[in-house]
Parts: sequence; C-alpha cells; structure tokens
Amino acid sequence: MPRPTRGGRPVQSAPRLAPAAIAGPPPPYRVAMKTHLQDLLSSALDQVLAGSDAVRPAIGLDATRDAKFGDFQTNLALQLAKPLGKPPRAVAELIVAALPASAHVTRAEIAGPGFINFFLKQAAFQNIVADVLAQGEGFGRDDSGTKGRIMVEFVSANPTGPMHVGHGRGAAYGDSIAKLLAATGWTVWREYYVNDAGRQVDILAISVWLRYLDLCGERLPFPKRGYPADYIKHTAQTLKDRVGESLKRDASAVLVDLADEPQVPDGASDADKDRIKLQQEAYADTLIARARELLGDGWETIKQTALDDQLGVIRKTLADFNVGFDQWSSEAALVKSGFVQTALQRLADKGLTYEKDGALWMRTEAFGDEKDRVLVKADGAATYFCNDLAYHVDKLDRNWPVLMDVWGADHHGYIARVRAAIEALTERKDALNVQLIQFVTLSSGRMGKRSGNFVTLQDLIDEAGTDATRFFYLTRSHDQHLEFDIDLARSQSNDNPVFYVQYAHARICRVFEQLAEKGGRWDAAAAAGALHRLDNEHEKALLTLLGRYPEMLQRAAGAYTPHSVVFYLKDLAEALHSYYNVHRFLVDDDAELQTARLALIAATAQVLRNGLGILGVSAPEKM
RNA sequence: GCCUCCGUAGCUCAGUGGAUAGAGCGGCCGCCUCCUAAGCGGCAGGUCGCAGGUUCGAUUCCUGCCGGGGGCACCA
Repeated sequence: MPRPTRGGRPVQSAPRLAPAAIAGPPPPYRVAMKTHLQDLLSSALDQVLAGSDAVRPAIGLDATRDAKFGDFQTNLALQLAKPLGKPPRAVAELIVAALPASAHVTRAEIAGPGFINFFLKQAAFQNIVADVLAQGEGFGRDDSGTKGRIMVEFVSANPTGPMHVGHGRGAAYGDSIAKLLAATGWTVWREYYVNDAGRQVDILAISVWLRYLDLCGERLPFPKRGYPADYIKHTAQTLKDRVGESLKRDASAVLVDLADEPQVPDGASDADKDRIKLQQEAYADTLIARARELLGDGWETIKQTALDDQLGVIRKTLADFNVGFDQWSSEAALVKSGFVQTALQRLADKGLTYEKDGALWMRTEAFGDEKDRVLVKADGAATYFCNDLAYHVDKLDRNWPVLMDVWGADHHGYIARVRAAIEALTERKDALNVQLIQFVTLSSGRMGKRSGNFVTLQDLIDEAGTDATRFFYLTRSHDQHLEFDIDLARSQSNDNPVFYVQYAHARICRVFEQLAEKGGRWDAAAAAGALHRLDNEHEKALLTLLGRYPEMLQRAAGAYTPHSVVFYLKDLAEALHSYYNVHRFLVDDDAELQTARLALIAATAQVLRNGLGILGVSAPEKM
C-alpha cells in the first residue's frame, strides 16, 4: 500500500465529491417574496411612524412554524408597542390598515400577542417546482467556492488499531460538514493526519513482535501496557508471512536480566495503582529498547508492517463508510522533512520558546492558554503538541487560511494551546475552527482499545450498512452525547429512521416506473404550464418545504450542523408520505393535473437526493 | 477547585428571543378491491433540572445552585 506523506504531496487523492452542478444563485422567489413583504411593511411604517420619534426597527420576517399562521410572520407590532405607547395588537391593526394592496397576498392577519401573519397566494410557491427541475443536483447549491478556502481535518484516528464507534461519529460528521461547506460556497480540502510517529507506534510494534514470537513458538509474558487485542495477532501473522522467522529471537535473550513486570494487586489504593502503572510503562519501554538492540533494522520492518497493516484496515473501513480525503498527511514524514524544526525556529525567532528543567517550552500562556506547554521533552523527544503545531503551520503555509479540526470532546483542553500557537505565528485568533464531537456511548457497554472486545466501526457497517450507520450518527447534534443503540442500528426494521426518508424517494421512483409500465409519458417541458393545478394543502406543504431547502442548507453550514439536514429530510419525507396517502399522482382522466403532480414529486425526489447526498447516504430507487 | 458539553413526554432527541413547546420509539384506536402499509390519520403522555435577573415576551440570553458526561501531563 502507498505510504502517506506530508503536506503538498498527496499520495492518494479522493475524487472530488461535489457533482458538476449548475452554478448560480439559489432560486430567488422566497427571497423576492420576503423583500416584497418588507416593502409593503416599510410603506406601512412610513404612515404609522409619521409624527412619532420612535426608532424605526429593522423589518424582520420569519417563516411560520405552522401553516395555520400563514406563510410569513413579523413581530414588528410587538417591537413597536413600547416606543409608541400602545398595546401590540393596536399597533398591528395600524400597520395592517396601512399596508398597500398586493397581488401576492391573500390576507394579513393579526394573531396571538400581536403577530402579523401573511397568507400568500399558492401561485407564489408553484414555480419552485420548475426551479428544482431545471437546476437538478445544483438546486440549493452554491458551488462558487467564493466564500473562502477551508481545510477540514477529521478522523485522524491513531493507526494503532481499528476505528471504533466514536471515530465513526467523527467520520460521519467531518465528511458531511465538508460536503455541506462545499455546497454553500466554500472551497474545501479534507485531510487525515496520520499519527505514525512517537511512542505509541513503538508500543504497537512491540505488541506485534511479541505475538509474532508466539507464532514462532517463543512464549513470553505480554506486557500490561501493550495492545492485547486479536487484531494484533492478525498483524503478527502478516509479519510472519512477509519475513518468515528472520525476526525470531529466543525468549531467554529478550528476557535476560529483566525483572518480572510488576502487577497491580487486588485492593490496591489509587496511589499504588498509579505508581505500578508507571512501572509498567517503564517495563514496556525496556522491552522496546531490548527489541531495538536485538533486531537492528528489523525493528523498523516491524513498525512499518504494523503501521501499514493498521492503516490499511482504517482505509478500508473509511472507504466502506463512503468517507474520502484529499490527502493523508503523515506525522513521521513531517518530522523527517525537517519542517518541525522549521516551525520551532519560527517560534524561537519570535522569542516564544525557552528551556526549563531540560525541556523546551512554548509561551502559550501569553496567548490565553492556562499554562506554558512542553515542545521537546527532557529526553529529547518531541511532544505530540510539537508535531501537531508544526502540522497546523504547514496547513496555513499551504494557503488554507481557515482550519477546521474535528476532534473528540476529550481534546477540549487541547484547543487553547493549538490556538495559541497559531495566533503566535499568524497573529490571527480566528484561523482555527474546532468542532468538538461529544462522546458516543453504547447501549450495551463501553468501548476501549485495550479491552480487545470493543465494537468496531467496521462491525457496525458490516451489520447495519453504511446508510443506516451514517444517518444514525447524524441524527444528533454533534455537541450532544449520542447513545448508539446498536440493536436498532443493526436491525433492518421499520424502526430504523433512515428508511423513512429513503422510502419516500423509492415511492416516488415507483410511481414513475408504474407510469412507464402503463405506457404513459411525463412531459417535463409541459410541467411549468400545469403547476397552477397544485392547489391543495398537501401540495402547499411540499412546495413550502422545497422552497426552504436552500436557506436550510445555508443555515446548517453556518452553524456547522449537518443534523439540521437530517431533520429537514424527515420533514420533507413526512410531507411526501402524507400526500401519497391522500392523493393519487397517476390521474388517468386529467392529464394536466397528472403532469403537475408528477412534476411536484419529481422535484421532491430531486431534493431528497440532494439532501441525502450531503449526508453521504444513498437514495435507492427500490426498497 | 478550574474549563467544557449537557439536563425538554416513559425512552431517544429536535427546537440559536415569540403564539397552544414538537418528532420518533413505546401505549391505545382507526386506514390497504387504490402509484410499495418500511406508509397515513387520531388519542393519551410536560412544573422545558431549581432559583433569581434582563426583556413587551425566556425552553432559548445572563448569574447562582443541584445533577450527569468529558478535560485539566515532559500521554497521544
């Protein structure tokens, strides 16, 4: 498999996911309608405020929560009640009385504490169908890339084992937010940072080697701090297939002069546990040093084999999960290239580093961190922070001025120092955009890499499918804890929420299949002239939702909330299912009505596809 | 102790200043001679953790408590 490399030299580029869509502004009708209502209200305000010294408020128009409140609402009267010294409803009456006549408005109604609700003629909404059909995959999208350049780094799971369900959430979120940003005017680049340097890789290698020795018939005790899981045995077998027994050493040679690893006794105090764990870490380090001595270059072979094998598993899982990256960036390559030293020098040149207790520190506290941080440890090894800092500098050097990092919530305390480093070198406080993904809990127990019996993301995908798994992850706000109901996700039952949306799409496809079977045709070109036939409340609900899609996308992108797309799609599917149950679309005796309804559901299918595409979920034609 | 994410129906969760707070699941009652019933319609179920404050208006913003998750390394 290809080795990942550092920045600027992508090894494996994922295909760009954005479809070649029709560029251009979102359909203007909703915006135009709001502007129109604002003009009417503005004119009314001229009259109402004449002779008053009240400050003219901004005219806010909102979508209504419920169709019974009309199409748009304004709270103008509530805002003006106090300055005018009149009850809100009285103000509302003045405003409504002063409203000029309009061809689009059927009525303006005062409701509740003083809202003015506008009811528009259905004709105002019908053209959305033609817009959707004309723009297709491009409907709602802004592929201009003119909002700016943003790099999204996500997953970046350590290559020391398979991805678990927590990583899956970050993968689903990161992939969808990248798609969402790309669909709303951003130029997006997605990266995976491969932590293939440092002590954890040595721990991985020693674990693999000990299992390899097992396979060669050499029995050694397995250290507590090693990775005991079965996937290590698999990698050990891969190693043996590759090198035979050339890396076999006698157990006695490995263990000579080595005291037994200390064990935590039952009922030990917390202090004792911590002390013994430190001794166990030291024991693992001793084993690693011993292995290096005995193996020479062979040690590197083991490390490479282990990394290749683990990363290969991760790559397969992500591919199955429909998650792609523009680039995989290697920590080890970053170190080897000398760029870490370059970054350190830049900090030193600014007087932001100093030595203390044999270590090299950075003055992060001067930039809002709660304390200064170590860059190079007393033993000469760089900290994770040091290399990661360099990586972020590298990203900025590559002309990505906005860096979104998708991290697990356990990295919360790490934000301040990375932000400090970036601010120190760029004088920009806002370059780093961290999205913390809250924890995933499993309905049947917790996961952990050392336990050996955790549920991997691959397990989940294999059993529940990519669609159900991705949809499930994205059904919750990312800053909310997610309880992953494994049984539900695994079940191919009606309870699984992804099917509800997909089914709406499949149903529409089935209608067109039926039409073809009957030998009928649907004339898309004639649809525009037939749309005036869409006059019932179910059609109105669909028309309204279709029209809201573009603004929903913008809102979801602005708030970094792909789950908003999920909830929108559920609403759209619900409107379709309700419509389906009440009305027939294949209307034998009314060709114009049939044309109009088919156009409406074709547009609905298009928006379902577009939205599901943002989520990375398929839109099947049959279920 | 400090930082942070939370606390909304029996359960899982939406709702980034507005109206009578919503959905799914679970419970109950209906709907297939008709484009897939993986669907639709209806009923029951709430002191939006507690207490103050700001506001014409607070589930939403602020403060303080109570309860829970996570983080506070020369680990990654």
